[in-house]
Amino acid sequence: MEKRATIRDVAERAKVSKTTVSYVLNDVKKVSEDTRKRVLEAMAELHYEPDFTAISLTKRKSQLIGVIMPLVNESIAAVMQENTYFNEMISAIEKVARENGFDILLTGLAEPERYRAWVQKRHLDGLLFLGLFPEEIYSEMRSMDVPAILIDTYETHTGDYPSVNVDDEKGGYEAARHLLALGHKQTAFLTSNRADPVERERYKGFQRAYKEAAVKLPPPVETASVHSFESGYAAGRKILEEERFTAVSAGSDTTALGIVRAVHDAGKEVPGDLSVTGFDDIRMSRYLTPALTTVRQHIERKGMIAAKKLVHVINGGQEKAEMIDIELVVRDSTGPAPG
Amino acid sequence: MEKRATIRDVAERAKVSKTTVSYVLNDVKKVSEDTRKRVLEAMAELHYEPDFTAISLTKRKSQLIGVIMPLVNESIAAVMQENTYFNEMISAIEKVARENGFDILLTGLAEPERYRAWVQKRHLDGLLFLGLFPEEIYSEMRSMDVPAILIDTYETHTGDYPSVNVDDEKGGYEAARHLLALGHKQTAFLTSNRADPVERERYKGFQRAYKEAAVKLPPPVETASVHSFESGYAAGRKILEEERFTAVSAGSDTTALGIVRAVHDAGKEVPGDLSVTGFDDIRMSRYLTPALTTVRQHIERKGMIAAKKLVHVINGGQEKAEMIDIELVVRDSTGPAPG
DNA sequence: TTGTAAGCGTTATCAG
DNA sequence: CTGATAACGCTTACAA
Repeated sequence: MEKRATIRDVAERAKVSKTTVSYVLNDVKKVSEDTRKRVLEAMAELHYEPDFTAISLTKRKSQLIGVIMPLVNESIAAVMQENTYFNEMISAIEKVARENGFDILLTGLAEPERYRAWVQKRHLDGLLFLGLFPEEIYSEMRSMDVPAILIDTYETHTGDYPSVNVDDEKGGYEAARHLLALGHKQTAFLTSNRADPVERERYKGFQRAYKEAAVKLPPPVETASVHSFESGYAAGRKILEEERFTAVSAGSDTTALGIVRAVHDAGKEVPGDLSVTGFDDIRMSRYLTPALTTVRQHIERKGMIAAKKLVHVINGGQEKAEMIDIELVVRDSTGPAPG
Repeated sequence: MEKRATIRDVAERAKVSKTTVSYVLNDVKKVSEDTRKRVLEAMAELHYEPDFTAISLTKRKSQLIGVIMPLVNESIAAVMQENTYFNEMISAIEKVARENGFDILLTGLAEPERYRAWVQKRHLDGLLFLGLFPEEIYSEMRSMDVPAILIDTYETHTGDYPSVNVDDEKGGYEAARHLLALGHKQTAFLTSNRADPVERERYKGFQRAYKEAAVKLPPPVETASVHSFESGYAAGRKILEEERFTAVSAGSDTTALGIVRAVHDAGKEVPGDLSVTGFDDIRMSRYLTPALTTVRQHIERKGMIAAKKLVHVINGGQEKAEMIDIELVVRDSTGPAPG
């Protein structure tokens, strides 16, 4: 194994000092066109590649972006395996990162104090938070002066980091309007945590639509999680048992899938016996049978926008919050209310 | 922002030299129990965390594992978004990596020469290849002496790196036997690339089963990709048009999903008009309607085994290839041949 | 325009 | 058992 070339090798070959090489590397100061060319040649001949690790040590920059995911059972595996929303998000982030010379590091961290350690250990240049985390984490990060962009969070909770999210209130509103137009009055709104701002906004939209239509909205139905198939399945069974609802609005497409399955397992039909709306519009949703009526989040776009903002802030720019448009996508899992 | 503590701060506080601190940090040499305790205390008080970047520079170890993914259109996004197989894989890898103090770096690289640069730039400790890549990449990596484990590849192609894969031949065989038992003689075996060893093995198994049953197997049906929904959909249409087949065997669950959808869009039924088998058993497959009959790859287990092997090799161990068992999972997308 | 030398936080070599 | 001191590969005042 030929030893890899260092800046020193390049310098010797080009008969200049390491400093000069560094200058042309960083496009800094004025290097005579002549030496510059010599250096460039030497670099090419030696297949020289700068060592990020060394650069990281001096510049305190790593070209590394940390992506922080929600954690289930000490691992990000559960959430990544269940809900492809996160995968679509991550792949979009990775794309923008790569285009800008960054690599991404995935993690889900349990204790807040580990965040500081992680950022320091790796000299992380910036952070992308997927979802809402305990407030102390944001203030920790602030105190370290590390840039961050928050995805799917409302700013009131975030210690002032810019957020990229979606108009959840509108999403809830549109879903409800659609269901109302189909004649559904007894609609179950699934919720796992009424304190979560995302869920709350969606519910607000839901209420607004029902109010406008002067229809009384039944109380929300509690569920363990809005991200898992299992909790959707359980909620589906519960809803069928109550024999009261003609429609249900889920917090994610994954949950909606669970509901659909529960309906089938009970020998009933979607949308014949129960209309179902999802949320997210993950890739899969258009492929299913019945294809899911859902609220499209533009996941990929959201991820790309957030990543671009982060890169911009890392490079010294300013960014502010952005809310991405959202829209209802009507497909086959919703139909007219029976009767 | 309080400046972070370095090894020097710890040394001063404990009234020892940096060297000594380093010793206790690395559990090396014999440090008197007394000083050791003092150092530990100082570390705790200062919330000291060793700087991976600096360590990486001296030790040429980064605690970083590179995960190399197949690339579509210069980006890993396409494959991550379409086929959740990769996500389940990655999350399993991430879990093992974290447990062993490693972070993972995702990439898909276009030109082989970039691999060397990437490994060097980041001082990567090891590599995990997902799928088959051009041979020159493996020899490049060999020449750099970087440990690697290959997933879903057969060793003949890999320049001797240990591989972790699945008994594809058996998978094809089991799927074919199941279909034969249901009376399907006209079965379409979908293939995108007859040179790919994975596809070839599966087809071999398929042939074996048909031979044993003394049934003539129709020639395979070509498709653009065995990983995308779209190509499954297209293949589904083609197969229906031919009006010859009563069953089809897809190369992934994602493709199978596309086929199912094509059947529905044609006003027909699965499995009534066409039986469909998938491959992989991704999470989603058990949730669908009809739930997919498929060959289970134990994706998570495969990922964990590969990651563990890699960690072992990185730590100086030896590893050899391993083939993981595979099994047919019969669900609702297959049924008796009509007539 | 180019070079010298110190420094980033850590480990490794070699003395004491 | 402990400590100087020189690396690791690169950047950055400061000189020349």
